[in-house]
Amino acid sequence: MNNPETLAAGSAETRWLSAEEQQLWLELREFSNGLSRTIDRQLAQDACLSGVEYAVLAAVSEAPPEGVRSGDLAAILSWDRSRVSHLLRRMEAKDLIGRCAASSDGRAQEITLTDLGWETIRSAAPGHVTMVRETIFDPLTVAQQEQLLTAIRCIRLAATDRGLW
Amino acid sequence: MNNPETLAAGSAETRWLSAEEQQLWLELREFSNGLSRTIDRQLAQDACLSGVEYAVLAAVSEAPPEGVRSGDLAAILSWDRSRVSHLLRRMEAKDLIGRCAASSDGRAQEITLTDLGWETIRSAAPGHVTMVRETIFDPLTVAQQEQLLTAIRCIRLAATDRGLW
DNA sequence: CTTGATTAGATGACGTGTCAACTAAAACTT
DNA sequence: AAGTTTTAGTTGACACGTCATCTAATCAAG
Repeated sequence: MNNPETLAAGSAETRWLSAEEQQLWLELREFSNGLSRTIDRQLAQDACLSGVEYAVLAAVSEAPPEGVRSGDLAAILSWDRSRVSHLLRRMEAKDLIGRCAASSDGRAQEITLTDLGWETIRSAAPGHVTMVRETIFDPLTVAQQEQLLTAIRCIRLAATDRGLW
Repeated sequence: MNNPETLAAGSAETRWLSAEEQQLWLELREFSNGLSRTIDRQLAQDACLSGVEYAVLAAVSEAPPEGVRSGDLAAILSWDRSRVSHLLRRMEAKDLIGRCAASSDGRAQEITLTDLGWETIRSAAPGHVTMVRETIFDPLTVAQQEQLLTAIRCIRLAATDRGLW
């Protein structure tokens, strides 16, 4: 991938990746891919829930009892508005969340957990947290955890500064 | 998320995440999400190409001239067989790749790049590599890059050892 | 040689994410 | 107050990933 030998006919100014850099880049992409797939599988098996559904249930469960607005949910999760909207529609159909018009703003929706939603996340959370701990934290020393956090923060900060991400 | 206060009614054995751990976990998920979104956007804008299409073009471009078999491609990319199959169908419709029956095995397909495929990845590669470098490598010191690689390898090794991932 | 198991790959259904376009309610402007 | 602009949220089209299922070719016993 990104091989200058076959691809770089004359674009001398491009700073191609070294062998070590390619290793890190490959590892990062596989990590990114595999992480979400592992999460999804664990939740699907143990709780009949997708990773994104869990994320929404968890976010709403931490909101004040009157509910969260859909847009705030999008901000909390760093998701697109329409992504939230599509998912909420599906989750409402499964009776995991409820929506009612906000009193203060005629456009807004207040999202709350249904009884089934509460029951679902209560029973899913322990297994999910255990899986996260075993997958991410147990294999690393505390120092490594700190290094990882620092590195990722550097990357994300630089990206947001450039308006990307 | 994963809040013991509201969720842990009686499951005392679960090792919930500390505040620091929650930070790392949040950062990891946003990283994983944001990385692929940033890649996809850059490629869509500059080369009218999705991230997965680029990955396939790059992998096939490094294969021997007679082509790669679809299953080998899946192994190289660590992807599902059917994921590769679906994507190849779409890419063949766009005339980015070609497939012809393998001589040795009547079931197999030899995948090659079309002229348009070669042209596409040749013109897309410099911009893509530049974006990867600016996003991932420039914000980090070399020491940080090594720490990041080590940490991710630990996580992935532990996961594959447990049959996950 | 034939039967059963394995392998390569394709396919359909479904949930999902993204983009652009849309509706309707607020907020702002004059 | 009337018209304009923002804002909240929805919708439809499309690309994508996953799972289960399917077909056809190869391989392994017998």
